[in-house]
Amino acid sequence: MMDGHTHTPPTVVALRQRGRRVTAQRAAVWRTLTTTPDLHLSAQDVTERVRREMPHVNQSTVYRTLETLVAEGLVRLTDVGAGRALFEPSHEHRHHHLVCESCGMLTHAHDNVLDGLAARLTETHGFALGSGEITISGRCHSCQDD
Amino acid sequence: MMDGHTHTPPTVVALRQRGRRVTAQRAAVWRTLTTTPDLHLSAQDVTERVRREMPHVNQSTVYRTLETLVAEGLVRLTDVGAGRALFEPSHEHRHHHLVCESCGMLTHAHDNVLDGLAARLTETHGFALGSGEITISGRCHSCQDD
DNA sequence: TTGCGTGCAAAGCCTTTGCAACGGT
DNA sequence: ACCGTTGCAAAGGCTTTGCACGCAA
Repeated sequence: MMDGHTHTPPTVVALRQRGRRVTAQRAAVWRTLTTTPDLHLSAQDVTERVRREMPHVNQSTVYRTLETLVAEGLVRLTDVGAGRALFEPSHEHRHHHLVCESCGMLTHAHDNVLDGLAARLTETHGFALGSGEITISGRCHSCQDD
Repeated sequence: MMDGHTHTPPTVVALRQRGRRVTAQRAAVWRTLTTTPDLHLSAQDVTERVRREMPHVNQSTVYRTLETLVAEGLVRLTDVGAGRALFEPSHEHRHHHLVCESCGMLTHAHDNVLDGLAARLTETHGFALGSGEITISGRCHSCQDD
């Protein structure tokens, strides 16, 4: 196949530039995360989905791949507590997470809900929010009256 | 021992009122949490400390005791992510937690740093912060320049 | 060809659970 | 004496690791 016009995907470039290899498994993990960007997948979720296309892919490969993608800054890892670590492609816009402590539902919240929190934290505690996202637990709309 | 003047500790009262028994193990766990209130102990930390006084206390007893104390509202459980679940006596004033993503250090932040966050969340997402505390991860003062 | 990545299996870590004995009330 | 609690041991769920083979570059 002559394809001199093909644009190499940025992800592939990013990996190769750091001397990392682009394998079918890594591609599948990346595809899984990017085709369902707002699904908040756990490592096990990713494994399950990857296996629909490639049934033989090993669990530990998925863990190692996610670790690699996080290390390369391509994927963002959010720990929402209760042992739930969720992965999202990091090209998503900056947002925060609202976790319902009753039903576990997860929602994105726009950055502006924080309204100056970062500044106040720096002032009072010398603590830098940086580019990090924060996770807020509480009760979602439908669990308000339990 | 005649001790008609002795005040039964509130904790004991709280437990007995609900038909729960006050055992040496529960007392030791409670003592451990209250004598080092700002230490943010994990279940394993508590076990270790309890065993300094009572070496034979079982790990699962500590887990069950902490669960009980949380259920009775005497202890507050805070999940700061990365598999760290921390216990504090709940008579402490309301505060939030700042976790350094570099060194793991944990700091308390006064409630007022949030400054209206609860209201904004309710307005925009129908999400109730309730009495819950929130955990904020970022970089502490000493890890600012890594 | 080189050595990074994968699969497999085993181990690790924290936490939960079943069951018989123990001990608060 | 009753029944909530404990200790012990085993299992559970998720994640990590060691090692030999396989494959991207």
